[in-house]
Amino acid sequence: MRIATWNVNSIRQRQGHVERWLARVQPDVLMLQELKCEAVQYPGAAFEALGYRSLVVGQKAYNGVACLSRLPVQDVHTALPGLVGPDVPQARYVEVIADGVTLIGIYLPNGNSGGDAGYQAKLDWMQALRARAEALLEADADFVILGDFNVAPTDEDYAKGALSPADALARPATRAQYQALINLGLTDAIRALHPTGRVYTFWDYQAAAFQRNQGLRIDHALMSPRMAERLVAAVPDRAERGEEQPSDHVPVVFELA
DNA sequence: ATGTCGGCCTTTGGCCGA
Repeated sequence: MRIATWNVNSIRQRQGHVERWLARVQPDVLMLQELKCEAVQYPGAAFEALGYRSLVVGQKAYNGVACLSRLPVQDVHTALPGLVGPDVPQARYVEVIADGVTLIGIYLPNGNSGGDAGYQAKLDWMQALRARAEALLEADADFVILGDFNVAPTDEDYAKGALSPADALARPATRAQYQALINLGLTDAIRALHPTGRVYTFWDYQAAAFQRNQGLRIDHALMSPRMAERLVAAVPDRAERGEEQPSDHVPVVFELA
């Protein structure tokens, strides 16, 4: 099974990139983030022509996630169970079962806007995600949570100067929540196969960040124990950042035996 | 050196979010 995640920073701007990438890489399932449009504006027919059905959770201007699959999917959720409060309508979560595996695509709140309340909403979201993971573990489900976590888990996960230590992507409370997810028994797929070193998935558009490799590792896959045993590859597709008019994130591909 | 994008409205430029 080949699964992938990609924050495309507007699907309308990146439709051609996604079409070319699907044809080349042919994942079974691709989770997209930051569609930045409502479902009615989503170019689903173009992806269907390539063999991919889309499950779209859209929102005007902001957020928006989709699950593209060439496998049949069932038991769909389009919101994070258990989340309450003003952010519930935000389009940040899609969950399906494909080939017996629960696949969860997320666009976790950035947390740098909206002041203290905005940051707290990020932590609350992470808490609700952990509760969902606990419920799936309790049910002995096989699952993978993948997407744009907006978390740089350690100091090795961003280039010097690419983030302020006070940034919501790297604050101690953010990292503690991420570690609490790991501590449930989940495996950070990239670090399982690449335990040290610079493995980035995002480079800012500003200040020639890609050319200087001033990147971040913020797009992740967390795998339940049996899925982690099947893991054979976890690779950010850096070449995509060098394309014309790229997203600021690259696709990340995970291979399961 | 607050330097780039994308989307939206306040709409041909400014604002927010990232």
